[in-house]
Amino acid sequence: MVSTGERVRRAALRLFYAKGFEGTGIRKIAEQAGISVASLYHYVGTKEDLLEQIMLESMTDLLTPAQALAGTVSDPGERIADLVALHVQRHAQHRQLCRVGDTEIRSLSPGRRARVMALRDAYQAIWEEAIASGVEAGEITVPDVKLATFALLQMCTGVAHWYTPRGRLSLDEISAAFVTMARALLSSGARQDGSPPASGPPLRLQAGASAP
Amino acid sequence: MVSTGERVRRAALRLFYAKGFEGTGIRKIAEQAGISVASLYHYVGTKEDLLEQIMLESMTDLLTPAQALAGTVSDPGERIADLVALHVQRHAQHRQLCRVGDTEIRSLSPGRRARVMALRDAYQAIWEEAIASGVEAGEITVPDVKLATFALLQMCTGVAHWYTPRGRLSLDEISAAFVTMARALLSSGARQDGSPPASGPPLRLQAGASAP
Amino acid sequence: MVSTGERVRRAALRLFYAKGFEGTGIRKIAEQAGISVASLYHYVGTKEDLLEQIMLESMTDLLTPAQALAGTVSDPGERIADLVALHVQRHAQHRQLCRVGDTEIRSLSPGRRARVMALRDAYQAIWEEAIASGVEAGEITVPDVKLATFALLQMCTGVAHWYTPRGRLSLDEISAAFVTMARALLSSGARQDGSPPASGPPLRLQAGASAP
Amino acid sequence: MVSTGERVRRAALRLFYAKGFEGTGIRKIAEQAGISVASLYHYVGTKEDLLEQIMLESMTDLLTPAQALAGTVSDPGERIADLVALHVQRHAQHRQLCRVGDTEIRSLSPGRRARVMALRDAYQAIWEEAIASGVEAGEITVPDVKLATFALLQMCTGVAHWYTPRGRLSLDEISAAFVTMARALLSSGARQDGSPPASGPPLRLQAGASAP
DNA sequence: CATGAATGAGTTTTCATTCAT
DNA sequence: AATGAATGAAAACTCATTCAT
Repeated sequence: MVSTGERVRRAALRLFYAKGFEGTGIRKIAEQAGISVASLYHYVGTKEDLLEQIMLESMTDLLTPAQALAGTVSDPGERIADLVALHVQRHAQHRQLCRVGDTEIRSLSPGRRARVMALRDAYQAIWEEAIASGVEAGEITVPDVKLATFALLQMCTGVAHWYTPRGRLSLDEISAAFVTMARALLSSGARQDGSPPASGPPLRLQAGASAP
Repeated sequence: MVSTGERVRRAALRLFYAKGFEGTGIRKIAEQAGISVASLYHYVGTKEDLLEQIMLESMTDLLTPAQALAGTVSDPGERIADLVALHVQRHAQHRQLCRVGDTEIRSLSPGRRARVMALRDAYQAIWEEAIASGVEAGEITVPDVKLATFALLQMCTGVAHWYTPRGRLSLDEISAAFVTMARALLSSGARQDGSPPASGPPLRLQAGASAP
Repeated sequence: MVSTGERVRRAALRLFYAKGFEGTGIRKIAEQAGISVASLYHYVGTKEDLLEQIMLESMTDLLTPAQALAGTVSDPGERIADLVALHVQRHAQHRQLCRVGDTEIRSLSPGRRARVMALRDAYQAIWEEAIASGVEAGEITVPDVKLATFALLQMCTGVAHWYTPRGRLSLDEISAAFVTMARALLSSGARQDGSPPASGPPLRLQAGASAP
Repeated sequence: MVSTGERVRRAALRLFYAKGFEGTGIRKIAEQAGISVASLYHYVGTKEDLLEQIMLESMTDLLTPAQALAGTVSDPGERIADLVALHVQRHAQHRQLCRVGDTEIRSLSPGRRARVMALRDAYQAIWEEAIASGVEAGEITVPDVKLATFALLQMCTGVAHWYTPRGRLSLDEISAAFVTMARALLSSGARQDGSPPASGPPLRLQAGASAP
């Protein structure tokens, strides 16, 4: 059914997820794809090509629906709720792809890394903009827009760490719960010292480490 | 001033943080510690020993103050707020140690992994218990105790990804903001379907993947 | 003419014979086989695999004709004489294989060692049975069956230590001489204290040290 | 009780016996002697010094009583019987020393090897001379003096491979049995082709491989 | 006497990749 | 399309030995 190239991609994803990019050898990939090592190079360039392709897919599959959503749902509160649901559901249903996407950026060489980070930043910007709009509209109150963005993203990303389809709660329940928690968080009020919620210059992040 | 052994440990930590355990060679560690590869083995057993030692320290340095705190602060809401502040501050001030501790478990062999996970589980249990107590006391309302624990932990862990001492906000500001957001999240109310907040059997997690 | 794999095997045998297994590096093996070290691993699993393969061949090439012989020659005296001739000739003509087979067992890990020792024990059993039968038939008289077996085997094994095709005596002469000496030894009479030749429980040998 | 130096020597002997010279590390020797690696070098020069010392002792302890014996027992048959008893008893009671002495010559560098081989050759010469004298006196008949010497030596050397003090037979019984078998072998008669027993030029042995 | 510290050269094995067939 | 053969470079780790203290 599945093409050989696709079998290779899946084997690589499975292994990158389980052992990490550096911890995975191409021999193991070839073995799990059921072909010889030499044949593997018919379908893929280098090991890093494989990773980049996976990373790009990971980011795109998140960014595209997020963009669609951002262009459709006008109410900021609704928009961020939908983003949470989307993020949670993808991270639950595509654990491997999402975690590799979140984790293995450091293994990419600068050029490729930049390409992937551009997508990630675009994705993050959608979240941040939604929150910022909500704050402007008075619908959302948080101590700091950027901080809330990071907190929310990270919190939802965690789902990929522990979700299993056979758990106590259904994915719909989990998703709903995260939306509820996110909504509460986004009504946490301004900074306790009374200063207005910031939307100013970003936190200066360490290189290559924008919150996944 | 610093002992050679300590220099080795620090070099290893720095590199594991930057490149990951699998991506780090002992040659680089030795080089950064300013000794020969052979000398390195005078201070360290194996590369994995080095990792385990770091991981145990990472977990212990979090667990010990958390336990102290749990034994001291009786009010659940206060307790979880203090846990949040502790977690955020450590993850900001010991980025490297914390991120390696959160990330590299998969590189440990089963026996060592078990030892580290025991500490991690104990730490998580403290959080969960605080939240569960708050729910019982009516002080906290969340859709699900376990879910809230994971969400909160993950959200605070993220700080290690982006914090830098030269950022726009001071660590105290960040810490306070996270406490605020956490408090809001913990008042998010019960599940939307009206069912009581669960404290029942845990989510069945995938093996070795309890939320960091 | 010879396949690369075979060249590797021969180089290994030559070196194990000359320097011992522990004294031989894979670099030297690769060098003598005319390939790179990495290529060597295309043909061989580990260095120990190479040794085991050689050891098994060594034992099999002795055991198989011995079994054939045991099933054919019914007269015990004749049978043991044929065994002596076989043993001497193989140890002369395949010095390297035989000596490595006799010497390097200790370098095998337990599992592999057991496999090789099973063959060796089977071979020894053929000798012992031949002698025991001869004693029963009154054709052979020795102080002790087991002792005579060990003595005879060891005496013939020694040929591999000194035989050279350019020596004073031809292999046929040597072989005949050993048969003569063996026959004499097997008529040495019972124990001097008059007790009957033993065929009872074996000498308790030290572990892993049955006479080669 | 035992001096440190002696403890080192014994540890080395035990390990050389069990794993061979090449298979033994000085760290293991130091460890088994209960001192540090650096301290070991206070008592011993190099690892090879240790081996040579052991080898020389091994040969001397055999050669000295053999020489005494050769100067005392005039009857060739008696002399060879006593040599057999001596060889068997030493190889049983000093298994480790004897086997290392027989096995590890190849690990010595040329100069040291020559020194050890000189002793070994002297020892062998005593055997050969005893047999040759017996042949001249008509007391002994063998197909070939040299061959008989090698066969006899090798047969007795084997005792070190399997002897254990807790075996079925006492050392005295074993020794007596070997004397019996040796005597029989030494009456095996001349070569079957009727040619006179040789005492001529030696077999041309391969380098460094005179029968142990 | 004794040893912790140090190391250059060595060990076996695996790496990602290429290429002729 | 597929692969057996090949490899230089690197992996983690051990070696026997020296030396300042």
